[in-house]
Amino acid sequence: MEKQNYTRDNMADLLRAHDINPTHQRIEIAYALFARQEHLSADQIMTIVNDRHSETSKATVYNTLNLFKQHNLIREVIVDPSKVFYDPNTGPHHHFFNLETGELIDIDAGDVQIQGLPALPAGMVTEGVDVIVRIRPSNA
Amino acid sequence: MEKQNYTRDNMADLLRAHDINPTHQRIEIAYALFARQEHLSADQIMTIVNDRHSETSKATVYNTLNLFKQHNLIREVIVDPSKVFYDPNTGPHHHFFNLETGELIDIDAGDVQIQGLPALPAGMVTEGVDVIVRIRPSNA
DNA sequence: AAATGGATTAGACAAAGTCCAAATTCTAGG
DNA sequence: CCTAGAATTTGGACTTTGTCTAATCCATTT
Ligand SMILES: [Mn+2]
Ligand SMILES: [Mn+2]
Ligand SMILES: [Zn+2]
Ligand SMILES: [Zn+2]
Repeated sequence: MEKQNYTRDNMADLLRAHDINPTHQRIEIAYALFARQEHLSADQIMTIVNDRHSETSKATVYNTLNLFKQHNLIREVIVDPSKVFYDPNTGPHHHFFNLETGELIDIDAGDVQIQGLPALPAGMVTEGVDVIVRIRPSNA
Repeated sequence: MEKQNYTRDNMADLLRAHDINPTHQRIEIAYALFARQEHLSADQIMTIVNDRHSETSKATVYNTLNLFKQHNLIREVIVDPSKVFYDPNTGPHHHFFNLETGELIDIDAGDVQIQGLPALPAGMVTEGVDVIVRIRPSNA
C-alpha cells in the first residue's frame, strides 16, 4: 500500500524501528519476506537466503523468525498441518488458502464483518480472529 | 444434541454407516473421540486407547484417523503449529482457541454470519470457511 | 588491542507423522 | 472345520519441522 521500495538498506531501518539490531542475516531474512510480500515457510526462507551466496544456518533462520514475530514485525499463519507460514503483513487480515497448491492470498479485514459470535467464556479476552477460506479449483 | 449414547456397540454401527469396517482398534478410537466429544491430538488418542489394556500401535492410530477423515466421520482442526486436533463434530462450526491451555471450544456456525468477503479467484470454489477466535485469560 | 556482550553456528536432539514389509486377523468357500 | 486370499495391524526405520546448547564469531567500546 504505502511504501513499496524494499531494499536491503531500508530493511535495516525497518529492523531498527522495531528495536531489532540489524545484522547481515536478519537483513537478508527480512528482505526475503518483505521484498516478495509472500507467505513463506522457514524452509523456503532458508533456501532463498542461502541461494545466492551467503550462508545462514537453520538455527539463525528460526531464531530470527521468532524474534521478528515477538517484535511484531511479522506474524505466523497456521493453516498447513505440516509447517508454519511467515507473513510480512501484520495488519488485520484474513486468508484464502488454496488447498491444491498451498498458496495463501490475503483478504483485507477492513471489508469483512463477522456477526453472531457467542460471548467469550468468563474471564477471557480476544487476542484475534482468524478467518481461513479454504478454496480449490472448481474443475477438480 | 440428538443422540448422546455413545457406547462401543453403536460405534460399530456408526462405522458401518460410514462404510468403515469396524475393527477392535477402530471402535476404540471412535469411542475415544465420540464418547468425550472433545478435540484430541493423535497422541492423546493413542494414550486413551492404550490406557486400559489393549494395544494399538501408532501406525494404526494415524491410519485410522486418516481413514475416518476420508469418510467424513471426523474432521481435522489446524490451529496449533505443532499438532493436529481431531474433531468428532463434522457439522459446520468454528472454534474458540484458548492460547493458554490449548483447549478448543466449538462455536455453532448457524448463528455466525460473515460478510464482505471478496470474490473468489477465478475458477475456484469454496471448500469451507474456518473461523478461529484466539482467546486468553484477561488477567494475563 | 583487549574485553565484552550479542549473534551465529553445527550438530545433537525431540516430536509429529509417514512408510513398509512382515505378521496377524478376518472372511468366504469348499 | 479348514484354508486361501484379502484386509488390517504392527514394529521400527525414516522424514520433516523445529528446538537446544555449547562453542565460536563479531561488533562496539574502552
Ligand atoms: Mn505435522
Ligand atoms: Mn511443527
Ligand atoms: Zn497474510
Ligand atoms: Zn470442533
